[in-house]
Amino acid sequence: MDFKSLPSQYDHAAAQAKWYPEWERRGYFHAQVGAKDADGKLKPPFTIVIPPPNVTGALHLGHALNETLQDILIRQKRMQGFNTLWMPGTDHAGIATQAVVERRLFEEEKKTRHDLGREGLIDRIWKWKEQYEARILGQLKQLGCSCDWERTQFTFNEHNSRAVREWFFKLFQDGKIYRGKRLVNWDTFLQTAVSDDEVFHEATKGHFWHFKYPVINPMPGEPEFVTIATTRPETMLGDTAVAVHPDPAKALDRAEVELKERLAAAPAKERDEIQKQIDAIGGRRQAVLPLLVKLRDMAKAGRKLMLPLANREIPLIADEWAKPELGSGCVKITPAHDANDYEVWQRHPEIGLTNIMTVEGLLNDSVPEIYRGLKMHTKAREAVVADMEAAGLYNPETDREDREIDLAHSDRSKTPIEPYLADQWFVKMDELAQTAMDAVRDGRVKITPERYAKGYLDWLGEKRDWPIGRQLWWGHRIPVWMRDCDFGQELNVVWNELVNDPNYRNGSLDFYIVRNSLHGQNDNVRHKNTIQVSDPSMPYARVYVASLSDGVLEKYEKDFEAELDDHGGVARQIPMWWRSDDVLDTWFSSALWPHSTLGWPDQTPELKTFYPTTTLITSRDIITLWVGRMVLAGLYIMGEVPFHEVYITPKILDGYGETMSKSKGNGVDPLDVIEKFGADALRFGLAYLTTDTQDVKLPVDFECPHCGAQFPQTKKNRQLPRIECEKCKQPFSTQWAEKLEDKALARGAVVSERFELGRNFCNKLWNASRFSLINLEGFTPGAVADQDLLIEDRWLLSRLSTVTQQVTDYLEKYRYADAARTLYDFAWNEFCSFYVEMTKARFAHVDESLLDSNSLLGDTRPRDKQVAQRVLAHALDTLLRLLHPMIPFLTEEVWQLLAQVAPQRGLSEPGGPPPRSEAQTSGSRTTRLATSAESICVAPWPTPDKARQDATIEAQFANFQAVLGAVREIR
RNA sequence: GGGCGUGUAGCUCAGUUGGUUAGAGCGCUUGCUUGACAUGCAAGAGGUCACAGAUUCGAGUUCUGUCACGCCCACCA
Repeated sequence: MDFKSLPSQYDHAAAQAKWYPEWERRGYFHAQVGAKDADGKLKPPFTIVIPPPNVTGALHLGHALNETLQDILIRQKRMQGFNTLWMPGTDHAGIATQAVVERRLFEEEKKTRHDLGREGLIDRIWKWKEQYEARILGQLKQLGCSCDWERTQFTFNEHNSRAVREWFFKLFQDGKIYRGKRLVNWDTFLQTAVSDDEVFHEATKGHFWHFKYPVINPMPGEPEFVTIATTRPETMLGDTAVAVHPDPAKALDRAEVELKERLAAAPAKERDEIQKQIDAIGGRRQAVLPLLVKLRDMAKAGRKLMLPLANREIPLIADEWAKPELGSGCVKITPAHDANDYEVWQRHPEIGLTNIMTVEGLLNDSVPEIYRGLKMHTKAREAVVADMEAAGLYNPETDREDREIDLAHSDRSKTPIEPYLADQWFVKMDELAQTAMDAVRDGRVKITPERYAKGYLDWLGEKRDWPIGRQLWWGHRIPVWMRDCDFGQELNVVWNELVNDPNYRNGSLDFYIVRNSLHGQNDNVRHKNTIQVSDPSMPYARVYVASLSDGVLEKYEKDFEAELDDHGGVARQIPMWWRSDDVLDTWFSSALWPHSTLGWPDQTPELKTFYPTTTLITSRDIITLWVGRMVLAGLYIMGEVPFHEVYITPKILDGYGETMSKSKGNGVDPLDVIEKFGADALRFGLAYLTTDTQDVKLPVDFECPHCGAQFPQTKKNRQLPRIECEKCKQPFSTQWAEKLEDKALARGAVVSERFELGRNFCNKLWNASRFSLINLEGFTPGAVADQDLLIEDRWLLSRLSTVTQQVTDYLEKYRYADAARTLYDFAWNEFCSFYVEMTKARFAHVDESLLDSNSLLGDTRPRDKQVAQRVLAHALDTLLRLLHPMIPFLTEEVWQLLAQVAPQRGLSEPGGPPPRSEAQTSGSRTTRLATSAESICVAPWPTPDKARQDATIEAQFANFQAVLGAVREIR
């Protein structure tokens, strides 16, 4: 081939189109169980499971960063001879996906999910999923990711559904799952509970209302009213008590002590504020304390208050939740609509609890008729405030303060959250969380950078039970059937016979039954042996059947009922089984990802070979939600951690320092970047900015496809499907284009200097390669004796060895930026600017007579072209291999070209034979030359050539630019 | 309120265990169509390393405090 005809610019599109399909076709990415190396030894496994991207939308640069870092590791390890498996897949992302599809449905067709019904909506979501999954996987391929596509997984496919079921069943069986009433964050728009993580707080203007509740039959000397304060007046209809501190004097003292401690430690600017609070406590001793003491005594005496508007008697109770230093010192207790009040109720169950809200967020039938159907935080609030005023228990002039309130909103629907008491499924976290904490503490799981371990441990340390039910349609439906029954007192009998009867177990424990009292606050799902009727006078119970497969219940239903009948305890009131409508939290399935993708619950060869996986590379915001849960699930199910190391990537922020997200619309589509700069440039640029601590701001510009003008992406334009160029005023389309008319427009690229760095570097490499190829004409393979090397050869080989060592070490420690920068500097400044320049003296292009007169050049006189060719081929070869994980396409393209002119290359190998080598005799000593692998993907990772490392030469040449300058001057 | 992180050139960022004159890329200025590369080459301007104090022969780097910004968690009757 005539290398001179190679274009002077690297054609990234051509290389990508050519090599990716070829790699796939040759099966380089497919991990075989039991793969062996050339010597017949079993290759050690190296496994990464991809953090499955949500099918809510396309990937943005944040993902691209994450995937690139994984691919760099995988490619390097593949070259190092590991049996590498990179497991790809996507996440169904329950609530997020459903919310996106529902929103779209409403925007485009003005329909809600109820118009479509469960089946209809799920059908729509599947279509959405197919579309975006394809797009995501396509993006990954464009990026060059060497995933094992034959194993592509989806958290909601048939296999994973089975795994989820198995996992649920196991937890259920072990008594780790229970059903309880809990206050949840209720999204009244989506009508589902959302987890704390799906809630964001927004400061809004609100008020602080002071209401008076009348004391019933006050005795002489007692107050006629108790004053309470609230930011949510409408909840008073659900009050079941008013609390006062059991020892207000002591509580005040303690508050004062705490404030004084804080004062001592506080920075100067906060001191005034704290001092004021301390002074206020002193004032309260005079003004409020006597009243609180009196109220406390009244509480102890069992006195009652009249709850206005509802006209219910509610008790005055003593509870530490009431803070004497705040407000009036008394607090209303609304157990069903406030988390703290709920806890008060748990300490004082006798006060009862009243849920006043419907799932739509309206007042329900437990409130007086005139309030029913009013929206909680709007109409109901107005009505309550107005009526309290009318009742003379509230004066808008004196009893209302303005106040900023951090109002909780649902991240998905952007509507205010209502705390709501609902039946929920929970996983008991105490022991599970502990195992996951231990694994990190004792180093079985190592988190890098280390500081992220703290958040992980703190979060798990709270051991808060995990609410796993979501009132959604898109997701793994909870495999539990329920029925309310009346067992009389024979429950134990029924129970034992049932579980011991092989008919119901179908040879294995196919379904599992638990129950507990309908009347307890929690229906604890317990292990069979601990079941008991806690209150014999209340023999009703709800029976829960968890089943591994849908058919079981139907199959045995009749037998089961007959059996129950025989024991005298059949569901007389509600003779129906019903299945839980809830689906599981999406993290419940993601928690299984490392082993479910490898085949669990089946004991597959893959599971044996590749579990535990090696490394997890993910972003920091899911350390707790995902990483922690994978660890505990892995330990629980597999008895072993799911991965040994976790690397937390930096975050890519936009020009404003905000994280990229779909909802903000500031995500950059990697395909835009790839199209313009190439995947190699994108990958290198991303690796280059992956430093240990620092998040990275990436201001991006739009580039007009018509006139080439660039102007910044802003908050205003970043979500538009079409944009008008600021210069030529012509419109172009963006990644958000969906309408045909928009899509028809030319697509405006998104550009950033970061990618220019990568692109320029690639081009530099391409041209250095071009130079090498051109000058390797007439190359003959062969060993090079040390004495034949010129000083610059020795210097380059030394540097090459040093750089090889450094890059290998850096990648081992996830120091991608250091690896990238080392290679960048070496390739550009040392290889290109210096060594390549120096070899010109030995190739034919330079007038030798000029060089002869140059004393500085010394040994570098153009006397040995052959040695130069061999060193050059070897150095380029090594450099390509070092760069391949970051720059896969270009390196492959050059590798193949290099093989044409120098199929066998390498100097002698003092360090022993590399893989895929062959013996060759040269002179008196036997040396080995490396033969190039058929693809750089499977070429061996370079090893440092310690024998050729020479610190003295490197130091001498550290100032090589001065030398180069001198050479030029002489010429 | 608790925790973590970050302030270095116009912009985006490096700067290991303290040690010559604080670096890179982009941008800017000046000059180069020489045979790998104008996506390049050469030269140049540009920094009170957020601020204050301490330790030290010596501080961008260590310590204390202050200010600013970002993120996470908790809470706010």
